[in-house]
Amino acid sequence: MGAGIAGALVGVVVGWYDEHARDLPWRAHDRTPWGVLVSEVMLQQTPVVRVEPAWRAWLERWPTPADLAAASSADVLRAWDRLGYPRRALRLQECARALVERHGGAVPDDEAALLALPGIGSYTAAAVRAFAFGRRAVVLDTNVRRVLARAVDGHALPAPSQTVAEVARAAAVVPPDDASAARWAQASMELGAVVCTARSPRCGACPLVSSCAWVAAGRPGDVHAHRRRTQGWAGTDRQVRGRLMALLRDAPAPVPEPALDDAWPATEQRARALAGLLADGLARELPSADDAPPSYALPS
DNA sequence: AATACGGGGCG
DNA sequence: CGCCCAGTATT
Repeated sequence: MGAGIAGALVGVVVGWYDEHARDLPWRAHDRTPWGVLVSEVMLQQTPVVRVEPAWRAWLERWPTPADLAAASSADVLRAWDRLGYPRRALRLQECARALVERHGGAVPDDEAALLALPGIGSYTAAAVRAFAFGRRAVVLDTNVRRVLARAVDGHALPAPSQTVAEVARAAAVVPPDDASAARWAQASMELGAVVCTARSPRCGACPLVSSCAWVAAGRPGDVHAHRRRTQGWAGTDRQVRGRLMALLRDAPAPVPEPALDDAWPATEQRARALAGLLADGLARELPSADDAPPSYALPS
């Protein structure tokens, strides 16, 4: 793919974005880098529609890293509610504390400094750089991966796992200057999120339809379909952990062990899930009187 | 390179 | 009921 092709791709997608961008609160003019960072962590595997109200409440309650750093973990986990993967909430608070300790309570715009923060991986570090600071970054999420897989490679979906070569190819598409790179990041993600979707892409509304390699090939099926695995849910340890977490979240006081026992019938699996929560710092065991069963609560 | 890790909603 | 969602940390 030559620079000309990449340039045309970027121009078309950015032009489309200028007309069709969703009005999301973390894109508002008065957004802060902290607000952007919070949105990105919440959006790690949680859809926009569920993040939006949680993000508003979160930023109203903890408008700065220092505010979140000073909160109790129990409050943080309750505010996280059912966004899923509650370890993210704990890491976000650890991140806030690291920002206070290492960066004077501010979000850094340096790639290495961002990557060193808890819960911030390569995607989120790049997203914060681009969206909060307007800096050049290779923002490669599931949406951008899919857009490039289709438009450039002619594949229905990207490979199950991201490869070094794929990152290099994505980097080659990113314009050299900060402002254009940041706009491409925003625009390519948006296109994947609202038009070039995984399930039923709206090719009729896509600005790339006339140049898309996948459309040109007749929209062939997913070549990786045979080796994609489905992460189970019903009856898994993760469902049990979720049950126990919901109990602890919603309880006004420490929950006695017998109450947890009622949450899941399989003793061994329940014990394994509880041990996992304790190990992850999502729950704590309270001291109890002799001969009394222990109680459990969210961490303080 | 694989796995664990929530929870909900849609086709 | 399988699949997908602005991924990260660990093995």
